[in-house]
Amino acid sequence: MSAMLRLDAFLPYRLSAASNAVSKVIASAYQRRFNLSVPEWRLIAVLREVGESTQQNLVQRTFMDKVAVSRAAERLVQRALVRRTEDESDGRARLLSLTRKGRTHYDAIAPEARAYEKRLLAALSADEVAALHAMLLRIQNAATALEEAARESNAQ
Amino acid sequence: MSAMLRLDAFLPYRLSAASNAVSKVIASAYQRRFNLSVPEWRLIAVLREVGESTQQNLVQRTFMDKVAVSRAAERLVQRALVRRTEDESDGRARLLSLTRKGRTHYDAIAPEARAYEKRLLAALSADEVAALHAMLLRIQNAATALEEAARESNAQ
DNA sequence: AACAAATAGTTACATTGGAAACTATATGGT
DNA sequence: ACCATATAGTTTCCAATGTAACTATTTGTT
Repeated sequence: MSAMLRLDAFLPYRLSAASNAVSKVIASAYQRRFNLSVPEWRLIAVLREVGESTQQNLVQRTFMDKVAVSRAAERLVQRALVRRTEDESDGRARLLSLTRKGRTHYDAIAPEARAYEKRLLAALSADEVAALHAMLLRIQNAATALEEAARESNAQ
Repeated sequence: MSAMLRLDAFLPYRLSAASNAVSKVIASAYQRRFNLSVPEWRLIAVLREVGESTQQNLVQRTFMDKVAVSRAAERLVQRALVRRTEDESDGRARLLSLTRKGRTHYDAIAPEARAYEKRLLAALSADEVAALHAMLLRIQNAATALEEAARESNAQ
């Protein structure tokens, strides 16, 4: 019995279970209320923050895949929430930014998003929340470091 | 600017980013080393714990969908890691349990799984880990409660 | 006993998400 | 200046995952 591992005390499982439960409720709220997918909402949130950005930059900031960014961007452009322009200094790149309509959308969504977050975190103190965020970041970094290591030992 | 929300300080995003990073590295390890998907590994872990179980019971314990359980079970039966028998007391149900081969597999995987967990949590103290687990559980519960509430207000 | 409603599990269909291949442009070395 | 290599983004293809519909069996109500 040396090897016993309880699934529900196993970090990757706990993390995935919590994340799935949260994603599910959040995603369905965005869908129902604003007809936005989570990736779409993420682009809007970052664009509101940074103003104007290449897709590549959005990839880095959101940790989303470039394909996901491309698809979300396309849909947002179609819905006129985002404007896509040429990048003068690099012919391959496209610059994305929110339209007025996109900003209005953001302004409607953000308070609701925060209200959801508040309800999810209702059982935690401010200190706990801060500690949680820091731990999640450290774990994410450890995971990406592990991944790099695995990749290298594979490529060798 | 009242509405500003920084994506990277937003819990659902932090959680999903951490969970994705961890899942990715874990899933590829299971795949490469044991040719198992995460759902398959979860069934094995729970079956090792409980010995024998209906699929329905596995659904409750893993929070996986019954379709996911059905599919993972099928594949494990094909690979002779799991045995599926009729339930005498309920003609609809199937009882799953590990074969000897399944137990052997488990015994090979569990230490590696724990080693991964250890590396992911290397930056955290034991107290922090305990706090993290507790918080993740509370958040998961809050999310499922929110979901129920949403469902009811929809059905009304 | 008979039938409506619920439950275990499977099958079929649609959606999502990721990897690989591809196009276009840029960069660095010779 | 030229070519090999790298990068931004898109398209194509495929595997994973969820939803809805279905089958078989059970349970509860009359």
